Amino acid sequence: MRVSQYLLIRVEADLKSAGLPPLSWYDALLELKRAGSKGLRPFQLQREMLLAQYNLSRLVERLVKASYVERLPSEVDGRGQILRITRSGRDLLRRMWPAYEAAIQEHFANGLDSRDFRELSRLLSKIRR
Amino acid sequence: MRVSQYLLIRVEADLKSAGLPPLSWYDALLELKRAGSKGLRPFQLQREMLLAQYNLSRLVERLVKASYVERLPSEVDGRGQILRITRSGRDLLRRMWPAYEAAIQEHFANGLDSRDFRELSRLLSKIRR
DNA sequence: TGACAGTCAATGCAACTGCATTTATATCGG
DNA sequence: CCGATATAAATGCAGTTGCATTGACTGTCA
Repeated sequence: MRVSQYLLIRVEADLKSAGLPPLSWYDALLELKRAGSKGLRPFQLQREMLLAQYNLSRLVERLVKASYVERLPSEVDGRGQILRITRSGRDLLRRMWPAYEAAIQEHFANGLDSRDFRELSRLLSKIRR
Repeated sequence: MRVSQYLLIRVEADLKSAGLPPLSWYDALLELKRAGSKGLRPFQLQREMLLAQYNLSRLVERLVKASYVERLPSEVDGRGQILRITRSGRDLLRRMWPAYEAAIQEHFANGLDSRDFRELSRLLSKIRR
């Protein structure tokens, strides 16, 4: 827990000092980019991101307001909506990645070799089954 | 990051459903218990816990208000104070541990063997150098 | 000594999160 | 088809966190 907290603090600080939004924006936009033109329903995004329902709702609200994401009504479910990344959302991803990558390299990857990565990944995935 | 977030959510939920305070209270009290009768200065506790200064200040405020911690003026530094766990603070630690232990067992330890623990610990400590 | 820079801790305000509930729609059993 | 139950998403309110600043004191150095 301490290590992950440390990493999060470092990465968030690096993003902020580069004038970029928080990591959660990157996370959400990345999922939406991967979903492509079909977009994602909020509840799908929620499960990917391990966010509480109301937190996702508000994160989306901010992303929409900043016009990185657009909301479309769902054709198949009157309660629901479809979230789709916009052109400027994709642009934000591109602008954030260099800072994010550098932070990962500096704070996380530095000192681990590729065998370590595989082993760490294996162990962590044993925890969440 | 996802795994640690998942663990945190689970453990916090288990504590809450047992009617217990959040993990950060446990963490702080445990550090103070370890410090013994000499107590700790807030800035020392802050560094142990990786909390921002203002967050520690407010966490302590709550712990004092709930009388799990007492504040004493520092003899050697007029700006500072000494934090000491109270009897009921120690009691809270004892009451929280069974739920915390069970949560660790269920969500984290389950499925890892002792070789895994050593290896995971080795890898994580390589990250924070 | 006494200006000045540095450190310890608290705090006002804005943003975010947690909790409970609400609104709207869907699904299911009879 | 209807009522009951379930799911999707939003929201009011209280509590917490982030940010910037402040107040109080310490240590340094001319």
